[in-house]
Amino acid sequence: MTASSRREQTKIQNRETILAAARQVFGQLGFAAATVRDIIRATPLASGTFYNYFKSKEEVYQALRDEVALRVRPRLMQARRIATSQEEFLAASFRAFFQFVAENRSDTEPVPERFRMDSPEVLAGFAELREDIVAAMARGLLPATDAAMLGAALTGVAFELAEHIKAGADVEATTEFATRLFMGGLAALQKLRTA
Amino acid sequence: MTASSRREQTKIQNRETILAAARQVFGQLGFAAATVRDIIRATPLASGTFYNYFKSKEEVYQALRDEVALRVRPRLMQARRIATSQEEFLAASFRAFFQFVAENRSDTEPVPERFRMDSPEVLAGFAELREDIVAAMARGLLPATDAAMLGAALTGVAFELAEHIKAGADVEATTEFATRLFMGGLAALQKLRTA
Amino acid sequence: MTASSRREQTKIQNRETILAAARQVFGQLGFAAATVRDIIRATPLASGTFYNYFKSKEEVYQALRDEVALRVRPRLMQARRIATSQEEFLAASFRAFFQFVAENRSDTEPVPERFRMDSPEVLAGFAELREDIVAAMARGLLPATDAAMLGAALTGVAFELAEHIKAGADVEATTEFATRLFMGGLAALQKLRTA
Amino acid sequence: MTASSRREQTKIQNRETILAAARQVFGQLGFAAATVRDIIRATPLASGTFYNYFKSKEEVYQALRDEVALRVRPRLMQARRIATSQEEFLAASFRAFFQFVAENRSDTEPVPERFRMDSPEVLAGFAELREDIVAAMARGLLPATDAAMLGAALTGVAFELAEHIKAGADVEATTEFATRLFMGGLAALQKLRTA
DNA sequence: TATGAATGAGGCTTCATTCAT
DNA sequence: AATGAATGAAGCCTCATTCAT
Repeated sequence: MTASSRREQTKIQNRETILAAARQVFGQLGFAAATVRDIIRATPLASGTFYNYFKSKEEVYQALRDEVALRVRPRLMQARRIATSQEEFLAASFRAFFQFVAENRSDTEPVPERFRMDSPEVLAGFAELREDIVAAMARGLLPATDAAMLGAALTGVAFELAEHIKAGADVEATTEFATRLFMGGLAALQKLRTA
Repeated sequence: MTASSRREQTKIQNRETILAAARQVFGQLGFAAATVRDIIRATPLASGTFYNYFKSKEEVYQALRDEVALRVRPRLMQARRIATSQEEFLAASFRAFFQFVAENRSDTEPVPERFRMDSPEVLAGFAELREDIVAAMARGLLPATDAAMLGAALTGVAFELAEHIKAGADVEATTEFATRLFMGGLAALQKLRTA
Repeated sequence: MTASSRREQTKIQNRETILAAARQVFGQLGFAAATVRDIIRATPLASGTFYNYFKSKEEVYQALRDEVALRVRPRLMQARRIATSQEEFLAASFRAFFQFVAENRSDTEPVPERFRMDSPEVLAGFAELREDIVAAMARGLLPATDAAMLGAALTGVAFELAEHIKAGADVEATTEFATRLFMGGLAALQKLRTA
Repeated sequence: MTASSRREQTKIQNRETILAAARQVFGQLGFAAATVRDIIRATPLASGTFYNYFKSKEEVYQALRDEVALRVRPRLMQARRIATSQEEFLAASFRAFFQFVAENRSDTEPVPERFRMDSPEVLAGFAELREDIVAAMARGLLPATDAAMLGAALTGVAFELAEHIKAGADVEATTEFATRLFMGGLAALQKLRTA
């Protein structure tokens, strides 16, 4: 291992240290109340060091959201890609999301506020969902209905039930509920269209 | 008009002035970035006067949220109370909510973040919804299914579609979509239960 | 009782109300921490009313000190005037002072700081003491020694032992201790002079 | 001089700068009227820097008192320790104290209020005095009498005569007066005991 | 690159005081 | 004379950020 690569290791580690501290601090105080000082204090690093990695509280927050999105998106994409039926498409998506939330319960335990949905990565995740819905409609997996509204409805239900998961609800039962709801709902929306 | 009523008039007016300024400032900057100074500066009042009415940024923010909740809740309650069928229950609720959002579009135009859901008034609104769902289930208006999950699903869909309304979507079309989704969804959930 | 005299009654009462509140507030918080607001809040009166009676925190504080001095001074003067021997002069002075402190114990119970000694009334009280010492020396009641230093010593012992009285010490025992101390001390100082 | 010692030098210097400014400001305005801003303004430092050294006005004030106490206490202890007679014990103590006051006259020139006696360091100094009195009584240097009252009397006389020293009085003459007073006083108190 | 003290703008809030009622 | 809301100066303090080491 060369000197420079060891340095790069340290850099990556420091970045992770800061992100971990930020995760904890935002989780406990919420974005509004948290300060860069709080994050630094939850770290063995010096205040100046923070600015070698992030420009501001906003930037580290966004990095955190992006990181989350980057971890969920592949899972969701994978789940949707292997689906061969509407039920699989829905169930696999919800299950993947709820499982992720369950695994990361401790991160956000006190949850004083919702994650904001406006980071580029998160928005990309939603765009992805929309595209996949349109694609699924095209190949007959989902009935043809308003893709934007359907995306919103899926998102809303997923995030709201995620709160139940955070509070300890069972992943499978919640997945089944959501899947069943949309199975029936899509059937009804299809009839409307056809009629 | 008595002397005392003139004074009280001024007090009510000042409170409204501050609330209006807060509405504007929070709408433009979001809760995190907004400061009490920003609110005061958007007002002809002196800095100290703010503290005759509200103890902090948090308090005026909560007052704002409560005010919103107080305006929506009666409408939603009314909508649910007069419902004689499942479809009416759902359609009237969504319509009332979307209409309210449409009417107040300008309040929150730039929407940098969602309203937080943790004020007492808002929580009371959700408790109300839950109770009404249970009651509707009891009188056979809604099928017997998990009331907590159903409440969450309704809430999630309503808030997420509300973003569409804010962006200019049609109230009736959105209401119909949501209603249809839950009509079908509930039918499917009922079958599951019965099976 | 005429209307005007009733008014004057109220004025005197209000003044007393404010002074009583000030006594309590200064006793609990000390002069530095106490505010005019605190005094008003300990009163049924309105904030503006305070300014009909006193110009500032300083003024009401000084009024309080003067009031104390006005209550002690006659007692001390009386004690000194009737003294026919050195022992009587000392014992009566200390006893009068310690008794006053004991009677007003509750006023200043938490005593976070000493009373300042610079109000005109208090200074007048000390001037009086000095004069009486000089007079007593002249008529042979006290030995001829440095009157300024003797006054200071008497004052210091009196105020320091007053703390013991406030803490519950016995008036007679304390009086006897102080008297004996100065009886012996004056004898020694006299010898020095004479030698 | 290493890099770290240069920094530490600056820190020590800044602390001294602030303490010097505080000494001046408290001396001129008194504790109540002085503000942190006043202290900062009497300094070339920035407002925030103050808070790197002291948490509040109270803290810097206490640091000042402690500093004084820390300078006097060793002198007084030394004076009492080397005493082999009652007269030496008293004279050396008073002389040490009055000399210290004389040397630091300029610090407190305008003296708008007494030093408060409630800092841990000052209280420790009084506890020390009490212990030394008890010890001196045990080894027969001082007659057995009430140690608490005697401590109070010594303290009261010392502080009150210190005002004379501040005003320019002679250290030796004042020391002699006080010593003589207590020599005679203690003899009288002893007789009382024995009788 | 890491450090952490210094900076000073600007946050929140309280205060003494005024003044219309 | 009494009231109490309005005022805005000024207090205290924290903050993000810089920069010498």
